[in-house]
Amino acid sequence: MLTDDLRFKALKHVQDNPQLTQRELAGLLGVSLGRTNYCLQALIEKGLLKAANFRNSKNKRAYMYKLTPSGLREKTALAVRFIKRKELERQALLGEIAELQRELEQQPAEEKA
Amino acid sequence: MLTDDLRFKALKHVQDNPQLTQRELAGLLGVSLGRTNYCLQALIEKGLLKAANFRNSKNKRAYMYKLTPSGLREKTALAVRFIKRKELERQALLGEIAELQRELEQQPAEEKA
DNA sequence: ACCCTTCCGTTCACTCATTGAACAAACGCC
DNA sequence: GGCGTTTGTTCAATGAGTGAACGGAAGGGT
Repeated sequence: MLTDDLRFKALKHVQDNPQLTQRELAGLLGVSLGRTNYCLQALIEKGLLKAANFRNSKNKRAYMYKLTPSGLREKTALAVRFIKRKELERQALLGEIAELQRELEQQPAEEKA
Repeated sequence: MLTDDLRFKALKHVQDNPQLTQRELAGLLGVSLGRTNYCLQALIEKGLLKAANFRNSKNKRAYMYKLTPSGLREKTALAVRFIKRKELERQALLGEIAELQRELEQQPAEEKA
């Protein structure tokens, strides 16, 4: 489904290490090989990544996935959105925790089975 | 799939308002009617909920879903687990935010297209 | 040069959770 | 009793996700 989260992590890992294979990346992303492949192709089609031949000029199987300038901008934009979203999540989380603790105190112990 | 999260929310909402219909509960849970039904039946089978006839003693379609004592204990236990899990999530989130901000500062602006 | 192994990206048939339209039961109302 | 409404229940269809299998290409050994 190519969520924002997956997109961001993919861009980030590729930037950190362009020589990652799809299998390695799949491991880092925590998704399957098939989905990783689909994700990379989508990013390439959008122009956010470019697949360069790794060693020489011939058709080779091992690629280097490099961020394009537009890919770098996209990653930065995603990061900004993430900070905002994560902050909101954190707020919600704190609220939930407070509510849970309130509930726990209301029902101190139900000893009997 | 009946995740912990769904279980907890279901128990919570049912406790707050036992007269909820499955459709209303589905709306609160953010999942489909079918899944809500599946979830409720699973909770009933586990003895965490009991479906009481709403008004009179005859077979009626509208139920009241009440927490059993064991359901109350389960909900409390889930709450405890949630507090721990959510705290960990919060820590991870803070870490991520810090990392994202570091990245943003590293790449102040890519103006050119 | 040749073969064989290994590693890569790519594909696609399968699985399985999820959905929501359709159905049946049971009520209130007239 | 009849009708419309509301409820729980079912299940065919959908769609995302998986990972085994494939073919291409490099490397190593002889």
